[in-house]
Amino acid sequence: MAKRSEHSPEELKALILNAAEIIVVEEGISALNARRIAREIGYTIGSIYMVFTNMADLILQINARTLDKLAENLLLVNAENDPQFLELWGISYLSYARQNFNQWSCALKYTLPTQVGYETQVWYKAKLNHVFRPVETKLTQLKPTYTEERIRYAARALSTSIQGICVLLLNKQSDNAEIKEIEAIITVLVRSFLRGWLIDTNE
Amino acid sequence: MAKRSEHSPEELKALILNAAEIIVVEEGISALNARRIAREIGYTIGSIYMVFTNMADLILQINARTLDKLAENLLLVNAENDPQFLELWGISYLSYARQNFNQWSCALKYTLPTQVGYETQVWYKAKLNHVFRPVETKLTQLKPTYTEERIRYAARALSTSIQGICVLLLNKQSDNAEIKEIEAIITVLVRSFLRGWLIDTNE
DNA sequence: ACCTGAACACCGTTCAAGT
DNA sequence: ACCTGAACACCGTTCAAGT
Repeated sequence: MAKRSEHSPEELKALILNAAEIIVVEEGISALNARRIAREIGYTIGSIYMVFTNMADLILQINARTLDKLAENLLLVNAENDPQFLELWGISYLSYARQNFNQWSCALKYTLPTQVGYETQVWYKAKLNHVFRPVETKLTQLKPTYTEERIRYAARALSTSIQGICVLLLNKQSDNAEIKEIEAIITVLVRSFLRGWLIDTNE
Repeated sequence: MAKRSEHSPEELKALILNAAEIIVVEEGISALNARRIAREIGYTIGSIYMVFTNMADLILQINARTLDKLAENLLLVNAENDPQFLELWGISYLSYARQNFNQWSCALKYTLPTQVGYETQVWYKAKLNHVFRPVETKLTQLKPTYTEERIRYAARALSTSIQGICVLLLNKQSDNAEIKEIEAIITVLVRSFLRGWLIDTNE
């Protein structure tokens, strides 16, 4: 057998990526494997390696999409002049993470420790920064007189903290009561942090 | 072959656990597998399943030890009356995580999503609480008039944030410059949070 | 009773062979 | 040129068989 050419390399890539994403969304990253993807798109296992260097590469590209969607979704927090914007942003992050748990946790747990090239590391970090951009923008708006470095550090502290709370406290089984607790924890964090950070100090 | 009985089940268990821990410490969780452990202790692969139900069980027990050591180490932050105690605690957490990176990251990334029984989940959470106990104690000392619930939420917010910052920003390749940055981020977080949290409000 | 190790059912990845 | 799928080198786990 062979010689099908029913799809261009780009189409094949998209076919694989879509099938893989559906598996991750519906059953989680642990259900994903090359043979399963091949079966689902009607190709054999070897064809995956025609368009991806390996499974890690494929997962990285799924995660890239996930980060893009996360960033896009968080831009919908339309309350830029609300004093509680950052609290709302944190709660929105949690909400998105919960509703897209399998995909979200895959993106956060499956690429940070992996051995990837420097180029892709930079590229991936840029996507993460995009997710956190609204936090930095808001802090700049709140304290335009602070130095750029000071803003950047505070933005990273706050963003990573919110994300960390979600990574460490949210899981697949979290029920509504647990979500309420995590929301309260995010609220306490953001509110106290901001109140303290907004006080000018000489240091 | 067979019938050696050179070691009691308890001794065998300890033998396996020690060998496994050394592999994780020196080469990381990805280098750990049943055949390797068996080879290293001079038993065959089947014997591991005499004293552990499976590899996930074995890893869970390594992680339990790791959390105990982490908690113990963080008790050494001997500055309970220092107003900067919580900043020091955060920096100490980072320092321990860095110096025991393979073991620490294994404990934080390899058990939260795993499917484990309810009993072990409770038991594991208790160990985590033990790690964070000094934070809660310090907050109680700072604001003895706050309700228990308010203290507990703030303690969880602060602890998880510090841990989250480490999980998301620390990696195996972090050099001294990066560590300095993460220290600065932890400091900003703790200092701002505390300053804001210590202001009494009516809510 | 304790321990073995072949066997099973999976993986990811490769590459000579087919059309 | 595109695609196949057997083959390889790994996994975790089991369990009949040995002493």
